[in-house]
Amino acid sequence: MEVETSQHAYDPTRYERPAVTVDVVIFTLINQELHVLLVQRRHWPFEGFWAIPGGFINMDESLEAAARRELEEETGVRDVYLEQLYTFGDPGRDPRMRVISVAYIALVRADAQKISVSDESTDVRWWPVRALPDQLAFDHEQILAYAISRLRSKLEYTTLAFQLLPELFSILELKHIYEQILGEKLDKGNFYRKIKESNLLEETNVVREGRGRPTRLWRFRRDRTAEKQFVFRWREDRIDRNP
Amino acid sequence: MEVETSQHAYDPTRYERPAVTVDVVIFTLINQELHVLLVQRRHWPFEGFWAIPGGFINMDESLEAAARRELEEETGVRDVYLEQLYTFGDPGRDPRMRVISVAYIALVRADAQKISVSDESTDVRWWPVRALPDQLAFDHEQILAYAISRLRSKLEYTTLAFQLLPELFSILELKHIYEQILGEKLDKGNFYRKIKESNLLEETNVVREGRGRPTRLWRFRRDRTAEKQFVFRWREDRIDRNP
DNA sequence: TATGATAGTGTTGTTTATACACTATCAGAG
DNA sequence: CTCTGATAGTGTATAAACAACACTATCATA
Repeated sequence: MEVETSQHAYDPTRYERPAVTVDVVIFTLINQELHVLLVQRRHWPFEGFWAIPGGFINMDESLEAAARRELEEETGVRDVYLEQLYTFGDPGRDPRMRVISVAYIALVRADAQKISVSDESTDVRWWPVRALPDQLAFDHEQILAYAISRLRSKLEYTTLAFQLLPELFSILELKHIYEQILGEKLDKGNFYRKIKESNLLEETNVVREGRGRPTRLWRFRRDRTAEKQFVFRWREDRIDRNP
Repeated sequence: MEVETSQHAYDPTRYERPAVTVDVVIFTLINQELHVLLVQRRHWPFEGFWAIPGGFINMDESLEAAARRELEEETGVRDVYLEQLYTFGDPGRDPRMRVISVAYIALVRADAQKISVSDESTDVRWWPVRALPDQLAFDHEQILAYAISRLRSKLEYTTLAFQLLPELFSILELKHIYEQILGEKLDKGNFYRKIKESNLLEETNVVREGRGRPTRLWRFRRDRTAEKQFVFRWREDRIDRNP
């Protein structure tokens, strides 16, 4: 609940309030590799350190709206997948004051991600998750590690991977994402079967020419209603636990 | 991150702050049935409605510490399983002011739960989850529904069920909990095998006499280190999603 | 026309899940 | 004393899912 579990009516002056921010861990795929957006801090504390983008919530917006606003400010991208990750609120995680951070995960499509963040900018950058900065500001290493772990585990039993792909893609590109995020090689044949049987994809007549046999492109079938859930694979060691 | 993603140093007066509370959904087993603890409100708003216990965080305690404090205030119980559920923060969810609520789930052992909450008390009560009050205060119906759904899904791939049982129990009591929470009958033979093979239980020489053949009691093996994770079953329709 | 690269299918053995029949041990009724 | 019902626990046949890997197909280019 809130407020007066005891007998007294609420007195707003009785409680000091922490600051509340929303941090958004933004993932995208660049050259088939998973990247995350970080910003470099310009002031004390953690000056010069890289940090997960975020900011204060406004009093009239929901947490998710705040996350979407933050996301758009950083990347200019709207209409992405967004999910609440966890709320971090240890005292002392920010030396200036008590800050409660509600962390979100965002997945940005590969074809939309170039829009706003240029490679030349020195204070906002996409980092490959396999080669992150040594140290991040605040407790952001912990947040980021948890975000990656959540992404991994959810990938296996949701259609989350499609959020990272462009509108049209080949099945082997999809397999590549799975391999990227899960960090292991998958069998081509079994992958084909599993995806095809899931009925998750819609065949298009678009074909991409390349070195070998032309590649048929597919699109994620969004119209399915009340369908069986897609489960790529169950892995007991990928259980989402609290950080 | 926090604070000044823009160029300006932080000015504490620039932002109005929401109130932050911690709500704890406390589950226990009474007569083999899953119950949840609710408190009845005595003041506006939602006077007379039942609500999930909770309260403001102190400025010097972590979120989890606040949840433990709240839990102890309500039940007098320490040393229980506690897990962060989700953070609810829509504007208008509390008519008095902007409140961000970090919700937690707590599992209280069956043998410890009688301690503090008496059945006669009119404003604090254990409610069976199968017969909850029609309406709850604030958005607490949503919070409770999500808590139950999370409990169901986690039961299947964690050892969470043991947190609800007393020190010693029979395998068929454990099966009963699974049936309670999952809401379906399980095969006796298959359940035995699965639990025994998991090596999760330690045989005791305690036996309980009853109507039929004496019942051997078991205890949860806490000493296992780096062992294989226990997965009771994978069910694709029990995926934990945001509320 | 050979080669390599991509696309896609078949086959088979192993593991896991499920359904359900079966045996075992005890208390109390008749 | 033995029958019945209640609890405890095991065996087993079948089906479904998974993993490994061999195989075929189509195209560009050397």
